[in-house]
Amino acid sequence: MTQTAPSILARRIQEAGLRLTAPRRVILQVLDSADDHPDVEELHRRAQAIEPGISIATVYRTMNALTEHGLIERQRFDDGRMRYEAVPEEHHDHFIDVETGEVVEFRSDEIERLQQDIARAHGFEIVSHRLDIFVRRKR
Amino acid sequence: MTQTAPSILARRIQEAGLRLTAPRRVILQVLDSADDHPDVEELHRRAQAIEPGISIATVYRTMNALTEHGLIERQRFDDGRMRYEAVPEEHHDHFIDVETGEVVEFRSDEIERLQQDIARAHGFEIVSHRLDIFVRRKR
DNA sequence: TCTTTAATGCGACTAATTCGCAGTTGAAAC
DNA sequence: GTTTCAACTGCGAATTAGTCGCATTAAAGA
Repeated sequence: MTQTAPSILARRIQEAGLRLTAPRRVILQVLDSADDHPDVEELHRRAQAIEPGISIATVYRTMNALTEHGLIERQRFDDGRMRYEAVPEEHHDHFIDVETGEVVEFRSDEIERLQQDIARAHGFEIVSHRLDIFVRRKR
Repeated sequence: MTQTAPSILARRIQEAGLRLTAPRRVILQVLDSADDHPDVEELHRRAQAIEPGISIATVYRTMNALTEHGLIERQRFDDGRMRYEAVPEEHHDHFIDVETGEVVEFRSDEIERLQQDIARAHGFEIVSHRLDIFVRRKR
């Protein structure tokens, strides 16, 4: 039987006390090989391509479980759909190309620091934040 | 007849070639006196309080028209609902109190400038951006 | 192998928003 | 002031993204 290379997430899902089922194995494989920010419909499409019969409800439930256990990160971009990405080593923000929809990650320690300063000045402590910069490629 | 003070938006809506109808007059009045970030349901509730019978579909359509003509600004917060605010004189970002849901506006020229620098370094030009900082009040 | 209970697929449901349509009404033209 | 007509309205039905209940299946520990 052609056994696919075990997903990096596979062990983490079991460590989290979740069951490693057949549909999940497929979804994890999809997530592992994704380097973009797919929405549920796209994940479902990719999972179906590997193994037809996987229900979209299962994709939703699996993504919720992964999110709740901190194994994946969920974002809602302005189109209103939930999108997912691997939990980043380090926090980052996003450039979103308004023409192509492409998402590029970046990080600025200086911006992070400024946010801390401003929040402190307002008497707040930061829980999290999110910066999306909508851009167009210069030419 | 008790005629309310004409909305600031009322003239702008006509300049934009849109009709100033009775339901719109009410909605504009609500918008003028709002200093928060209401969603459509809330706008509808407030409009109903002034003039019952206004349909929520009309609120949706009016807000879309206003947004398309740049008379109001629309944002989708993480709960998935659309929220609205007057077009700001100057761009600002948001603190969102995770405990109360309160939204506080702020602005940092330094952050704005840094964003420009980083975008330029990536070969992008900025179309717009959005920064939400989720906070908790320090005590 | 047995048992327990989480996970699955299905279809029905919900919430936010849009749309089709027939009737109404601003406001420009008479 | 009246006429005209497309823009606007209210209604309810449709759409979209996501959730849920339920009967069934299947991980995985004993």
